[in-house]
Amino acid sequence: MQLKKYTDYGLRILMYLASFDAEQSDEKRKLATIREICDTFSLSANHVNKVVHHLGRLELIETRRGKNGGFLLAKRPEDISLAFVIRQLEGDEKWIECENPYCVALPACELKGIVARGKEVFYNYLNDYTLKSLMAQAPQLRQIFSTAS
Amino acid sequence: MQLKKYTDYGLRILMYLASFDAEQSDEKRKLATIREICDTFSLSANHVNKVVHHLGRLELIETRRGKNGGFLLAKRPEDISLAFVIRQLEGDEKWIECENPYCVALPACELKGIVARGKEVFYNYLNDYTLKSLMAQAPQLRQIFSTAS
DNA sequence: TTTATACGTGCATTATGAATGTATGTTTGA
DNA sequence: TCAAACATACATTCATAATGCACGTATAAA
Repeated sequence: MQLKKYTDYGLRILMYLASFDAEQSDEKRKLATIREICDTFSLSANHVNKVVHHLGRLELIETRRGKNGGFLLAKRPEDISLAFVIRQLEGDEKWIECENPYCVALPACELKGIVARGKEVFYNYLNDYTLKSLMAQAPQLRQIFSTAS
Repeated sequence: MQLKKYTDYGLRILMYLASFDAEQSDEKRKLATIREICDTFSLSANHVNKVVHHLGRLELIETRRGKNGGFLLAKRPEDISLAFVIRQLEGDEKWIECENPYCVALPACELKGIVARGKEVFYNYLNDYTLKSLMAQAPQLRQIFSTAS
């Protein structure tokens, strides 16, 4: 019972992007690259590659191919819900499986409903938080990211 | 992000025990055996063995060795909290790891706290449920268990 | 007191899926 | 045209859940 590193990496990437999501106009805004993220967090380029791609498909970031390409936040941090990000990156599977292996009690079992509602309670709690919530200590984060190799 | 089958099996075992936790005195009460559980749910004896042992250590069931041995609930179903059972069987690890691989943002990151509180929100929700909650359809369960090979 | 039947325990093996790696394609600005 | 960046498919490694096996220990009944 743990979030995947994949999800964790996704959140780190978003935090990195939010850390220099300053007042600049879209045209001047710095783009981040996968290489940069990998250097900062000491992660594998290939894995980050996939997460970035996924974030792009979710339209949380805008990716640009080609020379001088990269990616940036596609929305304001306060408009990026942690519940959405985690649910999407994590996948939305059931937290308990009654059919593998099949459980004879299934037709009369209350457990699946209780656990499913528990999952929703968790995501509902997360609904109160956004990427902005993760940036409460933005100045420190900026400093950390700028000095990390 | 899913409960372990180990946890699932533990809950199934408790439901099985609760299903014939009738009005009999302790002396007369039927004991369940691992074999019986395995036959009913089509599970591996070794795995069930370990879960039963764990439930015994948690003092949720009382196990009896030797001929005519077996095990039975050590508490009333309404006194067995699902939050407790799931937390114990599942293990109480953090839902997100900041140190493996180490995240440079750690000192200034809000995420760990948010997720940790989310986990507690989940278990707090589960606090409202007990083994008895799982037995709402007890008559059907009794019938299922008695006819399952 | 012997035996059969339970659970107890440690270790080995297998299966699954996350995590990571390799290779190549595609886009785009200089 | 080239180099830099993301896109995509597939292969491989690794962690650990899941399962299997062997043997130990306790206990009731023959």
